[in-house]
Amino acid sequence: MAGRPKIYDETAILDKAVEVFWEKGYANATADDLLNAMGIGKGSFYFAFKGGKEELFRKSMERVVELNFKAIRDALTTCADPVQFIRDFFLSLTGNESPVGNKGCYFGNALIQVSADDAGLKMIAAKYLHLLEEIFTEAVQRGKDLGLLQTQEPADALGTYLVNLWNGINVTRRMEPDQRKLAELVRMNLKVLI
Amino acid sequence: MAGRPKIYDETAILDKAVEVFWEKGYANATADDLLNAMGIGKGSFYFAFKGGKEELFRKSMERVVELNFKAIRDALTTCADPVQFIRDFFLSLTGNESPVGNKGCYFGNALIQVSADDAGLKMIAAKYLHLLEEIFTEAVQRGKDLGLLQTQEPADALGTYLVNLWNGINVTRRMEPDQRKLAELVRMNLKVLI
DNA sequence: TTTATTTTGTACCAATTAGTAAAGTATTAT
DNA sequence: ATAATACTTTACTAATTGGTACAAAATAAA
Repeated sequence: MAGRPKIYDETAILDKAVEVFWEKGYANATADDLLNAMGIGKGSFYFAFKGGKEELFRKSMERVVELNFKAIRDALTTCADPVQFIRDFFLSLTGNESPVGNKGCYFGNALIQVSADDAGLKMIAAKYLHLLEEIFTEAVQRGKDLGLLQTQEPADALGTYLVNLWNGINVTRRMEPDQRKLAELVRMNLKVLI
Repeated sequence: MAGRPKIYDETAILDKAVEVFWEKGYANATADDLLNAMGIGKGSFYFAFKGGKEELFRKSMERVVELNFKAIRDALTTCADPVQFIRDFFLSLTGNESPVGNKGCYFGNALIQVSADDAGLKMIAAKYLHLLEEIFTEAVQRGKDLGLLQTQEPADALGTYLVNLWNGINVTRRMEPDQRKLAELVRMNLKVLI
């Protein structure tokens, strides 16, 4: 294992790239933007990410999954009331302290920002949104198993419902600054969880 | 009113621009893409649209409103059953014959694709989404007036609900190819219209 | 210390970008 | 006809794009 050591931390610069992509969008983020934020030179960058911007984005998506989805899934599978957790989660999206701010969903954004000839990236983004859907479905199923839900709707249909709500809110947030309206919107949607 | 006449039809080339923006997204649509599709030279383009790509997009949004929203609003204010119209409208989004295909909502896309320093465009896109919300609200109010709806939810809250459903579906469609799941999703959401 | 290996910095490049300049063309009004 | 106006064509530019080439540097193993 010889050779010159890296002078940067892989995950640290990935996190910086995530920030840039999330803030500016995939198409608008230039290589310069990314390199500046990451604080590494072109040589290092193209050495570490031979696939350039596309590979960087792919890895940044993995990072976002690892950083966000894993924690949510763990919380949902261990907490006492997964249904209330979901309610709180969606209500938190309507406030200033929203975990994603006004930047929307990393993967929903990708689906809409990535050009058609980068079909690979779109597929990956879709796959991760399906993972989120699955997480919701599991939580709902657990809620049913715990006797917290009486609804006759199947868990997976509710998972689809919730991921669609997630997708909607992340767009609607950008057109609707009135947080009370957003909260009311979420409350109305959460009536499916009975 | 002297001067050389235009060799093209203003609205015809706007329609072409709409096609390109819708297909490729605002950020990915280059001036060349647009000029080729519109079939005019750079000179003509920058003469007709002094503001360049940004002005073109602004006018293309107006065109989309005129071409789509006006018709929907008219239909909704004159048809016998506006509630059923809305149901059919949303269900139509889940099929192959969807009016927007997989290209999503022109304005929702804009909110996510336009870079932060084009704040003006984002505001306009948001404004038009609010117009759509208003159209839904009016339809719901009319449904109530006609005795077609018994729900206690206020019309404007339902308008917000429907525009959020619209926003969600247009993202979810891109991650979910299964049209039955989409249709089931819409059906579940339309239960608010009782 | 030498050598092999891995990483970095710098300089460069070809292509593409949005946009401009200006000369020329087609029309209407006088 | 001629002048004024409105539009088009072409050629150009300056900046930025993503990406490459390669020599230099930093380390581990021999």
